[in-house]
Amino acid sequence: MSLEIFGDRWSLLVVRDLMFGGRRTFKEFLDSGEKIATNVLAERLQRLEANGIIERRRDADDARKVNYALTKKGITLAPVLVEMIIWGARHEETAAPPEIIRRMVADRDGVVAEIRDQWKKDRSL
Amino acid sequence: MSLEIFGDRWSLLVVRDLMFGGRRTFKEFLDSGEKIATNVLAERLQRLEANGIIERRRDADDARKVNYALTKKGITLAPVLVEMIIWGARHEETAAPPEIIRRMVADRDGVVAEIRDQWKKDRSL
DNA sequence: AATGTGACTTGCACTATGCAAGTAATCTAC
DNA sequence: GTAGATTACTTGCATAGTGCAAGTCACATT
Repeated sequence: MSLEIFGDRWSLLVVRDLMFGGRRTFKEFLDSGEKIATNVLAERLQRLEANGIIERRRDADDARKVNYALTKKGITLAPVLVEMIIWGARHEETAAPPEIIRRMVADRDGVVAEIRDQWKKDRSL
Repeated sequence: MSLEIFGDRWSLLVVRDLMFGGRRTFKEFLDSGEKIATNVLAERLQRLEANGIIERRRDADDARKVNYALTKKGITLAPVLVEMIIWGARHEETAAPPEIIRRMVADRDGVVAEIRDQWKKDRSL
């Protein structure tokens, strides 16, 4: 069940923010609401990369920046993430479930397919 | 996404062993292959109970024993677990995927429904 | 040239985990 | 009915992991 890879407090949050939250850079992950420490974030990004879930890309326009992206393997986590998000929305009181969550509940497979297509496009550039 | 509840190495394994592995007692969880420490298992069981995922039941026949069971809330984790197990089976080389995993892949919703019914029966006794 | 930014590292206190051993309440067998 | 297992935990302690503040270093901006 691969809990060696993401059996911790942060790894799946990083993947979620990458997959659904539009975050790409170290700084963007840091500002993701939950307060992950910089050293922990750095270590998680390395581990996710070592496990083939995400990949590092130096930014073409700004040499300081690094953009993270989902790998093919990472993209296949979409169904897992969707189920966890739905579960969390049902059982935690995180205010009213926002639009995307209602779409997940109504059309789980559609949302997963959309995510897959979006990232497939990214990977073919 | 509730990673405060099961964002660690062991909590989801306990739920999985309860849901799909037929484990019910402390000792059975201990002998589940992965080597969780007794103190950690005790703490995880308490936390899962505190979060309403599982419940403790003293055994009617043997006063030494405690049987753990999934609550309604715990049962709703089935889709999450199924997706994680499928993902793990695809991406880790855990020998040949056993029968249950092939059934999960072929008929995800059927397996989830089966688990739900099985536990619903348990809960109505 | 001076200041700012982005992506990390480093140091250190604190917390969680792993391991071995111990305990208390049953059961079971003789 | 008592000695020896069983079950479900606790406790103590060394080690590993985490959180926080500060620092580094390669660019970028002004």
